[in-house]
Amino acid sequence: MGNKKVTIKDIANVLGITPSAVSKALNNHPRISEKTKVAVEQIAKNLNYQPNHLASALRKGKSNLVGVIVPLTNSNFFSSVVQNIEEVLNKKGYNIIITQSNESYKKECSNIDTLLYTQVDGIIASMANETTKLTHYKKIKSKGVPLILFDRGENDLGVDYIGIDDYKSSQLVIEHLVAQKCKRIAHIAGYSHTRIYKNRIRGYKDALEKNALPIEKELILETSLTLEEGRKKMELLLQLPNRPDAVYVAGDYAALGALQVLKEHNIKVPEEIALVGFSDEPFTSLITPSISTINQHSEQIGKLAAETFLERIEDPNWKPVLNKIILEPELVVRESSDKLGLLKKQ
Amino acid sequence: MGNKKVTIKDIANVLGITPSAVSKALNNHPRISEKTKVAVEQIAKNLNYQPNHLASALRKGKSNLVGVIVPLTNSNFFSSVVQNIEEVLNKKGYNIIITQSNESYKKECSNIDTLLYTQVDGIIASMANETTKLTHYKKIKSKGVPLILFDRGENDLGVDYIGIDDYKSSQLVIEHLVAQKCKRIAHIAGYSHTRIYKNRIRGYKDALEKNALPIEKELILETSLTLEEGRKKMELLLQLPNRPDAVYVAGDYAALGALQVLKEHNIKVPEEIALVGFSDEPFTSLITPSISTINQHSEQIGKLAAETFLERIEDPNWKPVLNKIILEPELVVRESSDKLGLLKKQ
DNA sequence: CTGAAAGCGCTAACAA
DNA sequence: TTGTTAGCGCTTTCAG
Repeated sequence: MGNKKVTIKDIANVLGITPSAVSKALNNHPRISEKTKVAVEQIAKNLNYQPNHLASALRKGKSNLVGVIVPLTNSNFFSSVVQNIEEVLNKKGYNIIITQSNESYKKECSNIDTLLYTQVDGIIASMANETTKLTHYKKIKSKGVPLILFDRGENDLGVDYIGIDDYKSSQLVIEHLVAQKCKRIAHIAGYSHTRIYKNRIRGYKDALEKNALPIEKELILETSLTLEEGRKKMELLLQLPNRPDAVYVAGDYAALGALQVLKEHNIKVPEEIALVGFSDEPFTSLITPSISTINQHSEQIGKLAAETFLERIEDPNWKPVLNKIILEPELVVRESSDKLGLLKKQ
Repeated sequence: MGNKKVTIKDIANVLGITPSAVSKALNNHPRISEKTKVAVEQIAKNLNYQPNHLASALRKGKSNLVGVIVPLTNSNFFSSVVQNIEEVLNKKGYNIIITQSNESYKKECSNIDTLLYTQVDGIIASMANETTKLTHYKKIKSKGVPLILFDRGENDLGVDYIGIDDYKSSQLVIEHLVAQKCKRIAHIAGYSHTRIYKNRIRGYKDALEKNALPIEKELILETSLTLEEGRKKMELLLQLPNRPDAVYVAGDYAALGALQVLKEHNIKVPEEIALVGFSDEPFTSLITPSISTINQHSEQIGKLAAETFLERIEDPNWKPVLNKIILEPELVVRESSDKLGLLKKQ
């Protein structure tokens, strides 16, 4: 109780050996006798020794800490990615520092500064909505710290990236809605400066064309995809003289906002207007009507991001290079777009 | 590009001064000339100098890192607490390391080990559901590291605690349900080994007594309060020969599960059975019917936890001592318990 | 106002 | 198999 910090020096003194021998024993160095290893561990336990990570990290030039930057933590997608990153990295002796940008560019910059300052061995990140400049990310790269981007992170930085095929996701959604006899499909989109949202818009447009449906500018609305923004954009769509009969929303929270507005206007979903979201947040299956959406394989993304980091850090002469891992999206059909009532018939 | 790490030594060499002068200049030491301060900052910028946190932390014996342990991150309550902790601490130059226990006792132990190993200056935590033994928390205390508990953390450790008045919360709920003419009120509760849930159960029982309603064992069901558990317990309640006319659930996710079951059984909420949850998760206001619940003031809790930590760390001869900050709960009445239709009349 | 020197706790050469 | 020595990068007395 209350004794000062116990160091390897203290253990060494007790046993009459040197600190370096103790260090080796604790690190299970091969060229140290089994006898002293046992003895050292015994004393360490007795003295309630706790290694000082700071000192060893400083000495080794390696902190065994990995920084994770997410725009938000209270979304199931990001929380699940983080959980899977942690699981993989913990097994390899790494710990993670989670930071959130709150979708703010400024916060993202300061997060990166903090992480570099803390000497993390790598950074796994998904970009804030606000982010358009990439100088702060280039800083990571120029320091030789491995950078792995996921989901909102596809760009020309020339680093590892893991995400799903957003273009194809949109194709799946539109094909599905067309099969449900929808003719006028609106898109509440993310900001097109973010690559993934641009891809979703491209996929949406191309799929419309392929199905001989017209592309109308008034039906494509870019937003930050919050619940509130979903509400606003849906209100706008309802004010159109020629209303859409389906809305594809590039995020589940915004889709929820849109659904609320539809309900308030007593518009039947999916009969009058069908709705599809994006991300497969748990609530999409819990509300009435349940919302059709795209499953982004968050577990996979988390695991792959962590594994990619491990590959990079374990390769002594690794250099950053563009490397995309693109996963297949999965359309989850629920009530909000089941115009033909196929679900009920099952 | 590609140059090795820049240290204060490099800056010193450029300017022909010593590292110690550079260190002082960078730390805005009073006894250093304005001229050299400016010069040092200039060179530091030119060389793209990044201080090494590990080294300074090791030297100062202070990491300026605070560990945060939460059971889960994908709940709005915890995510909001964390966000507010971060906001307050960032302003004072601290950064936080978030870890999640996933409600697991084992994970919580390893989280604590990691944080102590990382030499955090303090730990702010809410306990896992599984946790009954407290030896791992005592370890923190015995190391002299400030420990601040919140929400699920009330106990006899003799440290700081911040939470709401759970006993009173239950009283508010029961008084409200009684006012709605409910006569048989069930309680889907948390495990009573956790103090906050025990308090909610006590409040529930006492309020029933006060209103001359019988306390029936078959109406009190302890669970882990997940959505799935909420479903199961609601099914059990519905199988009773004498069904309750109201259910008070000690967590919003479990309340949502209960609501789903009620809907599936075509039971009208609140007419046949009224429902009240706990935590004011955002989805409670988004679904139909919206769920009445208790607001726990997550922002306040986060801020107070951070501020308490700061007080402790800034006091050189502080010793851990029991100190509870208890906030007033707030009942949020929504459709799920508005039997008398008072909301609509407004 | 600045320099010299020691050391935070640990590890990794190299010696022995 | 163990000890010696030096040093990771920074801060902090104490001298000058």
